[in-house]
Amino acid sequence: MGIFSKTCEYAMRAVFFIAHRTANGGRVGIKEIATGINSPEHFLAKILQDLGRRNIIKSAKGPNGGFFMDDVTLKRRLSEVVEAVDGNGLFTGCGLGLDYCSETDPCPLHNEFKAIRERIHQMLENTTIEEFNEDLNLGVTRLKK
Amino acid sequence: MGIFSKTCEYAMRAVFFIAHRTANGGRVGIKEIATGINSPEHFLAKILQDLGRRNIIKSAKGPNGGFFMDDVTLKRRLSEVVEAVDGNGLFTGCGLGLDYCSETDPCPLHNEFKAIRERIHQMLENTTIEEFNEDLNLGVTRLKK
DNA sequence: AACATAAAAGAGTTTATTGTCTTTTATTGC
DNA sequence: GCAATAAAAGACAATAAACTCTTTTATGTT
Repeated sequence: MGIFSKTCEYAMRAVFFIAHRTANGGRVGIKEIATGINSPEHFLAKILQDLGRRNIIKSAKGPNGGFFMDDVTLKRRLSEVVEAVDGNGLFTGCGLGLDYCSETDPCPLHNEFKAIRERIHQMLENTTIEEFNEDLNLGVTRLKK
Repeated sequence: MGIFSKTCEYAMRAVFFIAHRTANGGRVGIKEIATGINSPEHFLAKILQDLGRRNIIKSAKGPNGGFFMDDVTLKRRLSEVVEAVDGNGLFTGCGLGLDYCSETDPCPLHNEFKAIRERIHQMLENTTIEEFNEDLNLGVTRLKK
């Protein structure tokens, strides 16, 4: 695996996709999202339900329903998405998996890992969905070939 | 999970442990390693078999047998252990899990992730088992509380 | 040669992750 | 109120990761 779980990868791509598709109002359905980011539909549905409960995305049932973002959710940071799905083990855990490892009682690689973890955290912390969306709008990047 | 798989964590701890216990000759048995690094014995056995096949550690059967390191294996880098167990997905994969993502066709977070991945790789590349062992010998660090 | 030791190999089980399918609930428009 | 729509929820199924137990093979010692 990469750095994140598959679930977390889907979550990030989906959030970006929803932001991109609904920045100017409207909603987008689960089918379109799943196709758009290349993920299994029903599995993604579960993930989005969870993100909805945590107020990272918005959703509405019924006709004209679907997923969308509002001013609050657009301001969310990528770190919040990752933490919601994968927890904070990536930011806090010991590289060697040692329970005792801490600042005062460091494992052999503690300081090296600490620097890397902080770097990852920073990157995710500094990226808001909104910001990111601008790149997508500019066509600089995309979410699927 | 943290950055590495559990299997990989055990592998790293075990390699360090073996190096530490056999730097001045001798061998160490699977039971002692498992206890010493706090891992399930038989599961660790599998991992060590694999590391042996890949010539990252050495082993000998029979009485006075066990695991050990020689001049060659002591020079191995931590990156080789990680790659043997977790593959190179951590060093090469896309952060968002996109297949197309590459240098010429980067995903939204490509450059940020690239920097982090390179950092991780560098850290693991720059750490040889031998070097590491010196820290352990100095009592600066340990593998189990 | 026989025995004891210790890793290697094989064949599982358990748990977590990932993915699928069906039913229920809420909302909108008529 | 009724039908259509779309997410929420529940109940599984498949795969992979983590872990366990037993048997086999190699090697040193007597």
